[in-house]
Amino acid sequence: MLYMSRVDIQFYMDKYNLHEVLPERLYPHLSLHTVEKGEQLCRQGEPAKTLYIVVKGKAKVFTTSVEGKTLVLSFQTPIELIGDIEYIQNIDIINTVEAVSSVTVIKIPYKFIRKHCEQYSPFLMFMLKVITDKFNAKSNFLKLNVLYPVEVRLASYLLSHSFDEEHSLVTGVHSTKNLKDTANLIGTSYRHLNRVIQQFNELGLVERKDKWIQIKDWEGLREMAGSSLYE
Amino acid sequence: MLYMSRVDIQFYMDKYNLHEVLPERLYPHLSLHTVEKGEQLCRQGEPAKTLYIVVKGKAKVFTTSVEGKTLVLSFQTPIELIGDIEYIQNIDIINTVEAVSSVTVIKIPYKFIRKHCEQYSPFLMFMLKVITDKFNAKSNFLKLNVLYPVEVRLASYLLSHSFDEEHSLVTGVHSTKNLKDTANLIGTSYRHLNRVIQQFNELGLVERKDKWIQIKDWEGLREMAGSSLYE
DNA sequence: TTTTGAAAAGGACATATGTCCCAATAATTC
DNA sequence: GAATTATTGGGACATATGTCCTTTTCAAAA
Repeated sequence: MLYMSRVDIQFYMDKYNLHEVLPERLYPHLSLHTVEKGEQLCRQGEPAKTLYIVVKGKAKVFTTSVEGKTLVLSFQTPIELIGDIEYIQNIDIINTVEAVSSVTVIKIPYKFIRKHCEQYSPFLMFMLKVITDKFNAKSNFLKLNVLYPVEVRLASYLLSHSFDEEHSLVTGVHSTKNLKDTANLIGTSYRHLNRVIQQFNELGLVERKDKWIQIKDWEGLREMAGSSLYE
Repeated sequence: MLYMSRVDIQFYMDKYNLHEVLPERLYPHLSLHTVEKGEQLCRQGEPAKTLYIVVKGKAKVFTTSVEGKTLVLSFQTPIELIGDIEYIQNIDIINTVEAVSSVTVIKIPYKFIRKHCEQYSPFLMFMLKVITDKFNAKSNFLKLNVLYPVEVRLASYLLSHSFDEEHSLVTGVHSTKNLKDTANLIGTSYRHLNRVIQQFNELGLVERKDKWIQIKDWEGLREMAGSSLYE
């Protein structure tokens, strides 16, 4: 985890209006860090000591069962919190968070939050908003995963992730680079995911090209996903 | 929904220390209501206008897919909130909540919360605690449902629900009265649930008696559930 | 270019789970 | 009590999904 210049904190605080939610007394205790792709920000089971605010990049949140199975719960992008639930509940870290791209975070040790924020409504409202947002996402996710077959989940996933993530452009192309993550996110096996992709191919919904999945029939996918969408 | 005497509000506020989290200015706008078994407190999709604090009884939270499938998300007992997420996010009601037994709630219209609570840290902290608690429960629930087969889910469910709910005594007996709810909670079909119960029977883990499932082998069930437990 | 090894895709089969329907039982009405 | 209707459990079969392992592809090293 690389330490970064103090002036950059200002940049991100401006960008995301964090001045409105963090009390000034907290400023001296903020620090900005970058973790490289593949590095972990925190690990399931370890004691929690710090709140992170994700201000740049993309991180993968996942949990591992004792048997070694992995479930990807979400991808985090700005502005999201890591360690918020643990802070409120006073518990060990629930999920492992790993940088998918290079990720920049503002780091705030719990002890300063305890001291400066527990009486500060704007901060508490901010937490409430971010957490209820997560809650909602998790609700949808749960509903989708339990109530619908892999086909629907995959269609839904493709629709919400098939755009150029750097530029937020809809391109209808989805990298197969991390197909295993995808499998773990929609809660199925890599093998089965492949099977369903093949099915979609035969139905003319998508086409496999080199390292990419090209969407051929948006309408068809939307129909298959029904009203259920990730995110 | 039956309106109840004002003096009773005091009783529940004392019982659950609500004086510590609700500002006094809010007191005139609280009211106490009881809904009978089977009645619904709110319905998925309708506009949200009120926060409820469950102070007595048991309510079932569930969602219904467009195809008509039902997923039971949780059972709520005191002290829990209904309409909290909707309040913060400003959205329509997400899930339907139905009284399983007679349920008593304190009702607070959103407009008064907006007026009297958004600046009041104890209330916000209270919300945060209740919501993160729910969040955690949902996390476990999701993990369990996606990562483990029905056997494990059922074992886990039996372990956490097989006690005399009125008196919190472990009796090792579980009513089959609402086996359909159980199926919807652990995310499987009624048919398959029956099949697995039969399996458990053959393994000597449980025994079916009249309207009840009698647990025969706690240790065996615990082994089957592994480290995964509902709640 | 050939060789070698890892990663990705797919075949074959086993298992878990869902759907549909019928039989048995219990609850209700007449 | 008999007749009727709901509720419950289970059989038969279809489908979805997982596991294991082989084949293929691709890329790095020689």
